[in-house]
Amino acid sequence: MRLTANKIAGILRENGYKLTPQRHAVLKVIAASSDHMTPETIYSKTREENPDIGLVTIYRTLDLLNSLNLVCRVHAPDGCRSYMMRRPVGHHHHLVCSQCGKVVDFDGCTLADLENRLTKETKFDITGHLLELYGVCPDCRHVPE
Amino acid sequence: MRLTANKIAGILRENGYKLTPQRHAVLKVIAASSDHMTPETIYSKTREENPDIGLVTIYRTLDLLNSLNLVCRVHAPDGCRSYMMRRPVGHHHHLVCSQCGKVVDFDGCTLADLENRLTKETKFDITGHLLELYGVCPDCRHVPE
DNA sequence: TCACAATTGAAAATTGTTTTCAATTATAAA
DNA sequence: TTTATAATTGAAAACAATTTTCAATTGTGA
Repeated sequence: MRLTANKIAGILRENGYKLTPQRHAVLKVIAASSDHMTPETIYSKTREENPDIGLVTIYRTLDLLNSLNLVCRVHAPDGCRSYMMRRPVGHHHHLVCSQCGKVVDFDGCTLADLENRLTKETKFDITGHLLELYGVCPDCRHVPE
Repeated sequence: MRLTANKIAGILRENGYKLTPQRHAVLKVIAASSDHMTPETIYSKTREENPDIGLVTIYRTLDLLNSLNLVCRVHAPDGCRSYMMRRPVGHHHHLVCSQCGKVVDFDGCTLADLENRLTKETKFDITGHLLELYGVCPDCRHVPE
């Protein structure tokens, strides 16, 4: 089940934030894409329909949405600050195409065993992890040049 | 088995790079720490003994050591560009203490099954992954304030 | 309608990183 | 040894990404 821009609008309000036209515009852009996008990309896409929005607002909106767990931050090998819609509600990870940027979500990450083992071995209190898989998607593989 | 600064010096030479005093100083700093460090931290630590080294040289040296797989790049939740000595030679990951930055290496990451499954499901050609675990180390846990 | 708080955009400031370039250093050839 | 050549360096400038500041605007509840 996916979060639509409208549902997110409600969540925003529930948390005491206003759904301004700017935020709505940013949400629409993120929701419309299946790829992860940098703040700069989100900025220029949003400006296509809302030419008056400022880059600062993009940054502020992304921080807000991220703090509410409404968008995901994607760590790509080149840049650590790309965003996309959080699609599954729960814990999940991304498989990112290195060529076109397409992202496939997956869950069932098998780290629980690993974390248990390491907790025993290291006495660390393990609080989280960062896992991203990289590869080349079928579309990009079939068009070599 | 760990790579010492001296062994790395040899590897550098084998690959056609000179072991300059500056590079040696950077290596010493990285080898002496069990934590990951940002370029800025490495810079100031190196300057304690080599006050004339420039920040540019730090960046260049880090790029070089990284391209030779002599240091690891650590992706922490706050910053994506920290470096530490590559200790195990092979494939491995990091368990990073969120409070003091200490890093424990581990291998035996159980991603092969996951990757096989996803290869079948998504037809992606999976080429790599980014995995870092975060937690609080025993030392930091025992000293609450 | 009024007052207040949240939000915005522009500009400036800050931070992190890379490029440029002339000077220095090391290495190999004569 | 000298000499030529290539690699390396540091300073400064350039560049890019992000954050801060602040006055103006907007929306909301009294």
